[in-house]
Parts: sequence; C-alpha cells; structure tokens
Amino acid sequence: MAAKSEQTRQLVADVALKMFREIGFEKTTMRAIAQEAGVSVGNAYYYFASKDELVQELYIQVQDEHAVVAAEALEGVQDLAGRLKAVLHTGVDVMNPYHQFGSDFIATAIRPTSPVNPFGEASTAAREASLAIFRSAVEGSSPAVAKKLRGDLPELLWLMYMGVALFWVYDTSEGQRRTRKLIDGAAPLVARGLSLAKIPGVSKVFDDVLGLVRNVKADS
Amino acid sequence: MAAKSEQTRQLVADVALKMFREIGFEKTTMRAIAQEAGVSVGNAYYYFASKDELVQELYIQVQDEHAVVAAEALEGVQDLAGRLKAVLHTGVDVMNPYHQFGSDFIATAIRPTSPVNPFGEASTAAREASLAIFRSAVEGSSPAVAKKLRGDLPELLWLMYMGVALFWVYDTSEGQRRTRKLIDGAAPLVARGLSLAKIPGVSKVFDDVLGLVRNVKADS
DNA sequence: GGAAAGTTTTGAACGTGTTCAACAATGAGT
DNA sequence: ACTCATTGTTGAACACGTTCAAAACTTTCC
Repeated sequence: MAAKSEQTRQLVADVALKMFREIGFEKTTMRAIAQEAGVSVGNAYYYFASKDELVQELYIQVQDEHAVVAAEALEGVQDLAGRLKAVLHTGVDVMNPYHQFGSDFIATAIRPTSPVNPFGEASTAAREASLAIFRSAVEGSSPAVAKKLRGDLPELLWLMYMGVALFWVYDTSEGQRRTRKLIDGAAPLVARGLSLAKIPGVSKVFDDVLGLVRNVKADS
Repeated sequence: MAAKSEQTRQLVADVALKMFREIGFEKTTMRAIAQEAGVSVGNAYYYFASKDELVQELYIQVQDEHAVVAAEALEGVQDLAGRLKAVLHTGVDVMNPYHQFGSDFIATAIRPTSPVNPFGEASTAAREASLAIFRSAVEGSSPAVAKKLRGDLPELLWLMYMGVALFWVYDTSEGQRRTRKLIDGAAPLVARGLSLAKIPGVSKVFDDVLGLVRNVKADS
C-alpha cells in the first residue's frame, strides 16, 4: 500500500518543519533533516525535489491553518474594519512560530522559479485559498462594501496582507508589537477610506484606480 | 601605492557586473568571476566579503545612475504627476539591463542580513540617495504639494517605487510594457488622490494615515 | 641594501544543496 | 512460487559559496 511511502514523506516534512521552527532555516540542512528523520539524504529528495519544496509544505500548512482560525475569528464580526483586522491578525498568528525564519521564507518565496512564490503557478491553490479568506471577509461585511469595489477588493486586501507580512518579517519589536499596531491602525483606515467612495470627486479617482488595476492585470 | 589594489577591486567588480548582466546571477559563480578576471577566488573575497557584496556594488552603481538621469528628466517638468513619472520611469530604465537578474537581486536584498537590504544599515547611504530623488521630485513640483503631506510623501513615494520595482521584476511582458503602463497610470492617480486632501471628509482620513505612518515608524 | 611590517594573492579545504547510478523492497500477473 | 516492473532507498559525487593558513609581493625604516 501507499501508506508506507506517505509515512516517510510525512516524517521528512514533520522533521523539517520542526527544525525550521526550532533552529531556523539555514541550520536546518538537508543532511540534518535526513539524519533526524533516520533516512538518507537522497530519500528526502525522492519526496521533495528541493529544500524549497519543504518550505512550500510549510506555506501550505500555514495557509490551511489561517483559513480555519480566520473563519472562527470572523464569526459575529460585522463591520469591514473588524473583519479585516480579524483576518490580518490571525494571519500573523499562524506565521508567528516561524518569525525568525520569515526572511528566509520570503527570500525563497520571492523567486519566480520557486514553488512557493505566491504569484506563481505552483502555489495557485494556496493563493486561491488565501484569497477566499479575504473574499469572505468582504462579502460577509455589513454595511456592505460598494458594489463596484466588491469584485477587486479581496485581491487588493490580499496584496495588503502581503505587505503586512513583509512588514512583519522585519518587525523585531517584542512579539511583533508594531505589526499589530499597524494592523489595528490600517484596517479601520481602509474601511473609512472605502466609505469615501460615495463622495463625487473621490468616486472618480476610485474608478480610475480600479480601471488601472484591471488594465494592468488584463495585459498579461 | 593604493592604485594597484583599487585596480584589482575594480576589475573584479566590473567583471562581476558584466557577467551578471550577460549570463545572470546564478551562472556567475565566484570561480567564474575569478577566472574571467584572472585572479584567484580568494583574492576576489579579499575585496568582497561575499557574493552579496558584489550585488551591493551593482545596487550602488544603479542608484548613482538613477540620481543622474532622474535629475535630467525632472528638468522643466512642473506637475507632480509628471515628476513622479519621470523618477519612476528613469528608475526602471537604469534597472533594465539587469531585468533577468531582478528576482535574484530582490531575493538577496530582502534578507535583513544582506548588505543590499534597502531597509538595512549597510545601504543607508544608497537609500538616502534614492530618497533624495523623491524629495526633489516632491519639493520641485508646482502646484505645491499640501504642506502637511510634504514631509512624509517622499518616503511614501519611495515605498511606491519599491512596489513598482517588485512589479517590474515579475513583469515578463516585452520591454516590461506593463510596468510602464502601471507607472503612467499610477503617477497621475497619486497626484489626483493627493489633491483630494482638501476635501473636508477626506482630509481627516489623510491625517489618520499620516498619523499611523508616524506612529508605526516612531516605535522602532 | 636589507630586515621587518604590512598588504595582496593563492589554492586547497569545508559544508552546503542537489544529482544519480546502483541497489533493495514491494506488488501484480501468471 | 516466481518473474519483473514499479516504487523506494542509499551514499558517493558534483558544483557552489566561503574560509584560511601560507606564500608572494610592497612598503617602511634604519
């Protein structure tokens, strides 16, 4: 049966993630992972084509957890600011055990060739899952978001999340206090900013922003 | 004399940058650089403590060139949108020869430990130089930017430039057409967006954005 | 001119991620 | 039970970035 195979794969992944958390990315060598897991180096490579793919494993796991805890945190929260806060805070929560590892993760993720690249093909599923969280945050909010914004907003908020994650990586304040402060400040501001869309003069600018986003996106 | 030493240093740097441009970051191995330059590997390391430092050399050179061509492009341009366009377009221009290398550069730059990290200490000078370009773009514009924005705007625009650079890295359209389109669309929008600061309801949101930025920045 | 001190250069060696030919274990078909 | 193809596993080997003791060269000082 395939169980034995899957067992080895899981073992390697588990050991790797544990080591990432406990001793960091660079010190977690493929040899060390193999030794700790009691397999050969080549065997680890049979399941994961590269160290990057182990990082992808982590990425997927973290995203999955984010989906779960974000859904919980969204319950009963109505206003957009609160919902955005919930999603961003839980996003930081799930990344938390890997903070020291953050910059290595991002350095890995940012390569277009990396399987972890959030804009790339290999992580389409993970990105869609993450986008879905933001979509639900937008759609479930009341008062409802202006209709013309509703379509693109989740993607823009996801982009904001990427920005927050980047900020978090560099945030060395204890417990990443500054990131929390940023989220608490930015979320209500986004909500308030969006409510300005009703003002005639502002509305046109919003339209143009959306137009630009669509235009640039379309021309791929 | 120190000339001989400086000569070797320059030789290594020149060969490295040429190879970065022509065959990319990964294929440009330290051994290849050394061989091409006719020195030993160890000798290259005598002048550059790491491959990253060679990337920093490139970064500085590109920034220097940006300062020059941006200053030229700013001449005679009055409106903020035009000035912002000028700075961003020239920014992309100077990076252009290194496009295929872009993602490796960013992956290098993004590590907090890297000398090239644009937020880090080792590149304070380069960042200041880059910031100065945006400061001059803001200060030289007429009609003048609202006073309360003038202080923080250069830094925010510099951040926008980082975003554009990131976009550019992933932009595989021919000649990075999409990045140009993004700049042409976003620059006027930023200018128009800023002009909304006069509207009472909007003004408060702007104040809060600035307040948040300062607050998060202060708490380092 | 020659010794001492400083600077520059060398290349072998280390640990890393990754590859791969060979071997072992498993499972399917008869 | 016996093939034999598939799947899983091994460890030596490769190229890479990096280090470092030693050698070669330059400068300084008498």
